[in-house]
Amino acid sequence: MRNAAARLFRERGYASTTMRDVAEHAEMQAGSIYYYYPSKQALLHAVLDHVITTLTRRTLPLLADDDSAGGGCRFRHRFRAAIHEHMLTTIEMGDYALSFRRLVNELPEDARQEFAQKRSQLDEQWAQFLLNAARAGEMRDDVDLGAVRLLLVGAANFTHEWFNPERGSLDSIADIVTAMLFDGLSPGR
Amino acid sequence: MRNAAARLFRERGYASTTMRDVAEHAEMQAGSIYYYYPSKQALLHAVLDHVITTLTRRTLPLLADDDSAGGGCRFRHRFRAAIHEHMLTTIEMGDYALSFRRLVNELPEDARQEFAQKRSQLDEQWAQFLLNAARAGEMRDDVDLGAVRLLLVGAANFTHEWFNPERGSLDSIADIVTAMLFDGLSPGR
DNA sequence: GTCTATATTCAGATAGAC
DNA sequence: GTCTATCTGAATATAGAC
Repeated sequence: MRNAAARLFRERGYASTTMRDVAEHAEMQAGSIYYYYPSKQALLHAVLDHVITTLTRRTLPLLADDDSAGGGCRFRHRFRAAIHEHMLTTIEMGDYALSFRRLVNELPEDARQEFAQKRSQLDEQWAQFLLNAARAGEMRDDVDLGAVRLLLVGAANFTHEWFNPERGSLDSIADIVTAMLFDGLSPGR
Repeated sequence: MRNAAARLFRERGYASTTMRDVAEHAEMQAGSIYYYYPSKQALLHAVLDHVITTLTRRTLPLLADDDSAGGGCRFRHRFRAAIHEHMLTTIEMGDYALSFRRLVNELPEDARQEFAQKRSQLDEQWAQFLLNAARAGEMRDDVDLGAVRLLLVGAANFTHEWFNPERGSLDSIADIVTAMLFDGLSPGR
């Protein structure tokens, strides 16, 4: 039922998705949904909560400091792994991820703030990661790392809208992002 | 009135913005809106059309081929100018840009396709630009340029959600994006 | 072109049987 | 837990005066 809601929210938006639509796709009657969710807003809330929670659970550990890796390219490898997981998660949860991006503002202020807070956990971990990379000398320290982070996460957040496994692997995209961050795409690098 | 709508659509989403809300912010009565727009959907359509049209009008010329520049860094400079204009436009039209990203799917299929077509004009120009850069030897030609384009546009499309002139200029962000594309951010480049 | 007042539609939510 | 039937409120949209 939550899956059906996520899909319809993504396809038709929030206003034009009715509880009857959701019920139909979940093979129920409209009234039955209210046994699980007290309102349409609560259903949306459940959809959005699911994706932000999953994304955080899967990505945080990869960003967290971990000395075991060692070696000169520690940050590069960790970056690649984390951004790959970030993209993979949003792609796998496509309906949820897109619903999140588009529909957070359909919820009242308190719910938005709740999600903003959950999201900031992840943001902070990314910020810390980049800061550590710069301190370790694996990244220039004369650039605004906040802007770098937001550009990277922005790019990654979009992938699920255009990624097509038939046109290229996710690995190759993670490679490109990593290359752009560290090396750039000029020839001979 | 259209400005008021864009702002409310961004702030509250589509479903929770009523025609009365829009009217109030436009200092009218709800009924009067229907003199200009036959429906709430038509009002949304006008908002979305405004931003995609403006963005195309402002960005396309900067991407278009132009031999007058000459010199070795032609593509680099043109890229920087175009991505700067793209970000500047979406920032200046923040309410509109965010409404577009979030609310396209609240419209029926035919309207979505209309916008998808307008958008693809711009996409194609970006694609052509990157292809020319690669052919001219200013960019590696062994990467998926389609993915590069989508990553870059994705990053740029997000800026208006977090850009804060008090924390750094848009010029510096355009510099970072340009540096990432061509040079990467490893030290000593 | 803008207003007031109102019609109409429709979707979210509820009650109560099973 | 799921159904049917229904209520109810709210918001889009309309009509007609000014």
